[in-house]
Amino acid sequence: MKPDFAAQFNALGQPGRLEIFRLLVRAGPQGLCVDDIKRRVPMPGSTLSHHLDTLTRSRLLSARRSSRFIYYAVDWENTARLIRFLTEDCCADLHRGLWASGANRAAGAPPRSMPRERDSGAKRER
Amino acid sequence: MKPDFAAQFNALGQPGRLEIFRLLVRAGPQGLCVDDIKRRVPMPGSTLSHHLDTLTRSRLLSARRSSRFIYYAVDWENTARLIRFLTEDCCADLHRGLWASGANRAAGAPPRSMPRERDSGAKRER
DNA sequence: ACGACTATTCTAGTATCATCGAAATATTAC
DNA sequence: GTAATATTTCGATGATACTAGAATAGTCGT
Repeated sequence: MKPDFAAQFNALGQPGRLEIFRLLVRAGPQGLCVDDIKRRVPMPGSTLSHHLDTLTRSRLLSARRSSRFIYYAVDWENTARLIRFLTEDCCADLHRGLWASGANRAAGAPPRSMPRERDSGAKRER
Repeated sequence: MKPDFAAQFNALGQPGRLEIFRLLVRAGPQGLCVDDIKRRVPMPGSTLSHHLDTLTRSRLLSARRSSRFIYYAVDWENTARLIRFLTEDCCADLHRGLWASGANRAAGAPPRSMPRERDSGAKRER
């Protein structure tokens, strides 16, 4: 049961879904039922359902039925795994010395010019 | 210059791009030029260029030109910010007691059944 | 200036995704 | 069983994303 990190990032990579996820993080282990979520993150039920499905299939959420309601809650285990994946792939290697002290940036040759304006958020009008 | 976390997750939410990002994490602050990346993550130049653009526009990478080569490297500042966003939205609140021991919010009734098989990775064939 | 090299942009085809109303399913209450 | 409530699934549409070959642009060596 290998987690698909790309799918998990992808699930969080949509504003609506990220908001839902954040809401459920704040909601705690009990989670919220769909109707409660819908009240807080207004969107049509079918749209919400699709987003919940995406988040659940990527295992960032889990669903639990309680009488008429279905409660969605953060799947802490897999969420923690995702965080670990991200931090260990970055911080860890960094602390391991690959990104050694001080010189974090610019070690190559002097910059000259750039693609177009790739590192700025600027629009491209030509 | 507010970072768009959803866009950053989205950038990592594609297998090819995630692989490129991980490669560059391992490459350290110096980064790698496009040709080196292409050699390690085989894909057509135009495809690679688009992925690098997506990652750069979301500010997970930065680009720096050195003579004929353009070196892409992890934008540590923004990457760290993303990690912090994820951890603080989850772990932090959790440790802060929101997810405190035991019940946090109105306990529901005993579970009965579920949507279809949303929390399992199972295929849906019908 | 020319040619080789590096990388991006153009253009286009295909595929996947987001959205949402309507219909269907599941559960409880009467 | 019927009604009421909660949520999902269907179906359709428009938008966006991925992919990649071909054309273009920046840089260096001669």
